[in-house]
Amino acid sequence: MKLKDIAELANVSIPTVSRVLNNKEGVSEKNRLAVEKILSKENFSRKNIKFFQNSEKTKIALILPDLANPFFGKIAKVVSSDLRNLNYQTMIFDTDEVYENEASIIDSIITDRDISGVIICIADGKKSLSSIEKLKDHHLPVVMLDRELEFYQDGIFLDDFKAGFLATEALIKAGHREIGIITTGPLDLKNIKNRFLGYQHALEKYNIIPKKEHIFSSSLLLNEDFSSLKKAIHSSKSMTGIITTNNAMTLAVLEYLNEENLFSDLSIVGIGGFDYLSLSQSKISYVNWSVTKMGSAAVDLLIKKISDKSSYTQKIIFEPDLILRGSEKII
Amino acid sequence: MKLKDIAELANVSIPTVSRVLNNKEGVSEKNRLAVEKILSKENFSRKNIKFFQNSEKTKIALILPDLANPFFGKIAKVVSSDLRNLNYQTMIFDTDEVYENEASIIDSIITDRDISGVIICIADGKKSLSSIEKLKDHHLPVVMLDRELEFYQDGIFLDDFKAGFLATEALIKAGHREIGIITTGPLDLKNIKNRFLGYQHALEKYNIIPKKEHIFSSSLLLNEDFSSLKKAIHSSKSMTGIITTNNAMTLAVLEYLNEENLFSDLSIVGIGGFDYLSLSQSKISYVNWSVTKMGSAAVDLLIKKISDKSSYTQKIIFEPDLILRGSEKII
DNA sequence: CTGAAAGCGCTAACAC
DNA sequence: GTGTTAGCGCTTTCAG
Repeated sequence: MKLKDIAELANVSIPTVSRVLNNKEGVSEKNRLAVEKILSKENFSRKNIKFFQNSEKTKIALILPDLANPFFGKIAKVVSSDLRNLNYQTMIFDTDEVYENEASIIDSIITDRDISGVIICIADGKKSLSSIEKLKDHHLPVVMLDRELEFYQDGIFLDDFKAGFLATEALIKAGHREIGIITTGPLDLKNIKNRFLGYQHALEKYNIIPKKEHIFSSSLLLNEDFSSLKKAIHSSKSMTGIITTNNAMTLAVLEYLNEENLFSDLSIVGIGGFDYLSLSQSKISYVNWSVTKMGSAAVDLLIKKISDKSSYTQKIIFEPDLILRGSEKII
Repeated sequence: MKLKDIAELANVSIPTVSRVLNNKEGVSEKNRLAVEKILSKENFSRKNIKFFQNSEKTKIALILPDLANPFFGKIAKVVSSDLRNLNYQTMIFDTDEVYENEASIIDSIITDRDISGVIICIADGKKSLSSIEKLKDHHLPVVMLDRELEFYQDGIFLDDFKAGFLATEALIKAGHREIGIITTGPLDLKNIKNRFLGYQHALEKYNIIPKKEHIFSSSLLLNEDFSSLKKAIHSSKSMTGIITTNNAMTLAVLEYLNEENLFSDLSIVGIGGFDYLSLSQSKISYVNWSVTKMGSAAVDLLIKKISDKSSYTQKIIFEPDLILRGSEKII
């Protein structure tokens, strides 16, 4: 599909199509709609340029916040592999959890325009809305993965509230009453926020009064300096159990317990399992879900959006499971 | 730099430059050399196309074999971050340790031609030579990282022989004489091969006769099924120590020891540390090196090659360190 | 083997 | 707002 074809189908001139594609001013609403109607049915890509047609494979961008975290590494793996089987090529980008980096990546995806679709795990629960909007403005199919926006969820997510609830309830059922939680400070990410709300709901349900001093804040990033978090936990002796809301935090707390040999003093239930948990002496319980299934679901949804570009949104929620391994018992 | 400029500098016509750039037939050796001489001094990129100039950032491809492995995840992270600071953008590709995937990625990098340089950790110690050659044929600066080819090493590597030697010597010095090693089967990758040679050299130096039944083979990939490896180790009771030649293997053996509660029966010295080792009850010793420094060095070298395209090769070798943590003692 | 000339798809300038 | 026209950088064709 080239500008000429689209122009003919929409009964407008080539420059008008160009203007719509580039979100430029000076197109009547009627013509803009006519062109967009064609665009939603047909696939347009810069591959039409003669000397680009050699490129056999359609490209998909996968935007992730932290490839050092094996959670995202696994996603990169399964998405690449699934797309490869469908004869697409995956380009992966790392935003380092910084919205500005994400914005710059998206700008270049748009201007270069040899990418036909985007799967994104957003860096910021608020600002990233404009990332998504920009992609949609430029007629690129987008699927969100794992992290959602307050007012826009089109993609594959986890039932984070349930995850927080299950983790907390597990500790309560084991007899704990003094239960802490580690979150990120500002709770900008809706999934961390929802895990926290699940925690609060569990406490409420079992008539436990939440304590401010049991709420800790930490980075989402692996390989950060967790010493202040460790110090904070150390000085809060009343807790008998703690919920960690992502795997970097789980790792930090496990390390702390290992260093100080405090495994019998504090029970952890993590949100998000990871392979390396099997190395730990303490068989901690955790709330788990299938990262690979989520990745595959994201690929399926994106392909559907690419082949049938009629605009619709779809929110698919995965349910987490509690993996009980016994260490959450009060000793 | 556009075709016109290059043509003027080389005293040829524009189509001739086009032919050289696309490795087409029908150019005299004299003209081809003249054009390539200019190309080696100047930077040519498809960004010259008017409607591509919006794209602010130069793009670099980073080709890695297994993003599920945090070793490569960390590399992806540091390379992205360093390049970002230099105002480049990093596109990451996962080959899944399969040469054919690598070849297809490289084909598209070449035909799309909006990428100005490549950092690659090759998938195959033999076949990947043609990957590198293809990139060089198309005038793309390439830096190899971590894995080398038999007859071509231009990039950043580890002294793998020393790594294998140090690991083995550590066990010998602790009193072990029955020392096994896990490698990949065919030893196609030179660095795994060199680690193995370091192992052999250490045995030889200390007058230990190597035993065939102490050599195990395994996958390099994390998240593989390691059950047959575990079974093989299980049935080889004479060993008191074992060398694991990458972190996936270390993880597999640690898991095995954890599952069977055999920590006191087998000492491990791993090649390649990873963060999650801190979770393990057994404080295993390992041979380590700075992944982040290697990544940064690769970026530095690539940038040098991009800005000064006179062709030269450079091999930078990082030295590994032995991290002794005491568990390699015979009990 | 070479380069002039024609052609590609796209964007930008400019009448209307 | 619109479509004509000119222009971009690149590739392909085609004489010589």
